[in-house]
Amino acid sequence: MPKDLRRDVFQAIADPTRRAILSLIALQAMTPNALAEHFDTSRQAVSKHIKILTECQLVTQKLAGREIYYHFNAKQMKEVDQWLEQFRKLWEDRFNQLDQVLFNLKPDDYEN
Amino acid sequence: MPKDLRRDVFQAIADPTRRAILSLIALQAMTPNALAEHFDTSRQAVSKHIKILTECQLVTQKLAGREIYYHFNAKQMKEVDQWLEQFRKLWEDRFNQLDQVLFNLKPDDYEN
DNA sequence: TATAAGCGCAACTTTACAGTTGCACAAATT
DNA sequence: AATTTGTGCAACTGTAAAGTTGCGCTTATA
Repeated sequence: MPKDLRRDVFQAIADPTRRAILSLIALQAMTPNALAEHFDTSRQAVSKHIKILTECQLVTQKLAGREIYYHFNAKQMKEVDQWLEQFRKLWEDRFNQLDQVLFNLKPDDYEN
Repeated sequence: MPKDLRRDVFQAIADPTRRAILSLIALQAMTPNALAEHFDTSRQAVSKHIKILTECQLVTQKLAGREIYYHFNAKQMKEVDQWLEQFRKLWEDRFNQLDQVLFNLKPDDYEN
């Protein structure tokens, strides 16, 4: 139960549509209409996703006449990267652990 | 609107309690009761989180008598790491872009 | 100036989900 | 054998969230 509004990066990237939006605008800034064409949802639905992405500053806006171009802000993604840091050693060490298991099973192989 | 059950890693780590659970059991495997003592929620609530984490294989179980030890499986976290890959260049290039902006503002500084 | 295009916002619906309480069951403990 | 302990599961509640439709505002275009 979210006691307060969870507008953090982790919640933002939880939705697959939002992840796709980020991948798209990371390549090129786009308007909501252009974005909506890539999905099977309405423009308003895309705008809602954009709003959530904007609230955690993963996306910034740039007005051009009556069009609004949404830009990707990679900086905020660092938070996820930093959180992953504590686990990197673990999935890297998996090979070492496997190595150790193999050594315990038949250490002779390691003498060849 | 989730049309199907979204039991992927991204949805799993969206919840702050689940992220904390993962950080805890990454250091040491724990039972649900032991985990619940770290949070302001019931054991059953923790079990629900564990269930979600188990469904996307971020957590594995190991029975020891009537106790169940939950282990962290770092391998599944690679999916997040790989998704981040497409953005790493962008936040690294930010310094280059900033450099370009500064150059456009006052290129004289670059001649000193 | 009238009209079309591009947006955001508000209201509403449906579903997922985080939490609770209660209960049943198996394994230790007495 | 009775009791305590550790756990999962089911039922229920409240809230967030994803989607829709309709509307109004602003900016181009005819």
